Amino acid sequence: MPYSQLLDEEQVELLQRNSNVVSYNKKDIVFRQNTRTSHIMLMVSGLVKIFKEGRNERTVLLRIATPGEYIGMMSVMGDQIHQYSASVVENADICFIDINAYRNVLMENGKFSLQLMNLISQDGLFIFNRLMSQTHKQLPGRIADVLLYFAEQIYRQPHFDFPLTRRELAELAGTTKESFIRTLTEFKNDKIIYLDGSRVEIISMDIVKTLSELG
Amino acid sequence: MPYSQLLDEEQVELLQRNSNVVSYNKKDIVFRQNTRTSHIMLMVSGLVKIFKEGRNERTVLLRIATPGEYIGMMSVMGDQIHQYSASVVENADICFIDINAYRNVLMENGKFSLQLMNLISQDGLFIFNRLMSQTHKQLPGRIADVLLYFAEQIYRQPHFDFPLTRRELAELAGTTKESFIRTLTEFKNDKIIYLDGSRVEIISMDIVKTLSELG
DNA sequence: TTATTGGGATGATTTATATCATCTCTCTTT
DNA sequence: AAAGAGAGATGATATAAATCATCCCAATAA
Repeated sequence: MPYSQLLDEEQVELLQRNSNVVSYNKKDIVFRQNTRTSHIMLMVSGLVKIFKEGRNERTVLLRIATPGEYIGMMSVMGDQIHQYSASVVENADICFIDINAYRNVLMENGKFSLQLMNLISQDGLFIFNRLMSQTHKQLPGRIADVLLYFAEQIYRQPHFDFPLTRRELAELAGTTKESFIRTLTEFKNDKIIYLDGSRVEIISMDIVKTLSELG
Repeated sequence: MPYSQLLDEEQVELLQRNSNVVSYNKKDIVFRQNTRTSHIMLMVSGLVKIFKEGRNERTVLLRIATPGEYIGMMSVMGDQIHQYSASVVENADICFIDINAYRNVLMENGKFSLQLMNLISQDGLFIFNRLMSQTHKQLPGRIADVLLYFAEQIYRQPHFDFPLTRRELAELAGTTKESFIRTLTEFKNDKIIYLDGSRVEIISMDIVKTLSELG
């Protein structure tokens, strides 16, 4: 269980005594927005999507959480109300840690505490940049961002299978299913990417990056 | 100097020895994005705008910092590179605190550390919500959000003077100067607000809130 | 004083993208 | 096997908001 290098044995043991791992299947909901936070959640395996559900039916996909990442941490440390929902994209094991045990460790281990603060900040800046992309780039730039997100952050290679439907990908890009499909097809026609169903191969990484930068 | 209730005398003294207050005039730049962070910055008085400058000349105004708030904290605790810029809207005094002294206090005071974590999280959630507003509401909703922001967060009363130009207000609403003016004029014509130059009085708070909620 | 610059305001025009409407195909479900 | 249901795809149309073009006015500079 990779908690942190900064914990001593006693602290690791304390957390372990107060943790348990839960297995989830694809499409399971892990938590819903507007519910109270109950535990610290740490991804052990699988993929989970973090999203905001709008009252007027518009949902926004914020990020895909991968193993080793916390989910819902900002809400746990913020106002204790989940600000977004999480559901499973690929069968996942999630480690639930008791909040009080965790807080006790934070209180007595300053370095661990600073590390977490760094993590929360990075997380905030990341979501911040994603939303900036959605707000202030136009479609090709946003689609390019989605491609780069999978290629660089999630799979760390230029070819991969989308783990999401076109609708979900559109939610990630801040657009509609139709517009997403259209733009992706253009990329395909322009030979920027190879595309077959959910299979993607980025042919010209340079162009994708340029599109992302130009917005 | 209101650091925190959670610090003991020694810690307050340590921070005081490592702080100094700097006065700024309107339009002064406090820090520029992409520069390295140097100090913890705490607003003592005045108003400062926090904004992201886009390479393609599109700037986004994220928030207005008021006395008692930290500025740039997420970047300091994140990757040590300012992710946005700050400039003065109304003459401001800002307390600069040495990062190392501050970190030392964080390390030895768990409660203070947790408090800051809470603050950073709240800050993240706030910016997150503001950007969500910009991305997924249409103009009237976004303009309503700007009105509510000043009325509720900044001035805490339904009548106030805009401290920003129309252009800046548009950047806060994620739109253009022209569209901002037009929509605000409509609000005026519809008797939702009273408007004269920078003077604003929200006549029907209910309608403004409804507009914000409907998006 | 007369230019010049920048903010505020409005109308006309353009455009990016959402919305609407189909159609096909593949899975489920019954 | 038939009938939905949902995903992907594509064309036609609508529309919100950006862009462009002025104009006025006040403040600042020459």
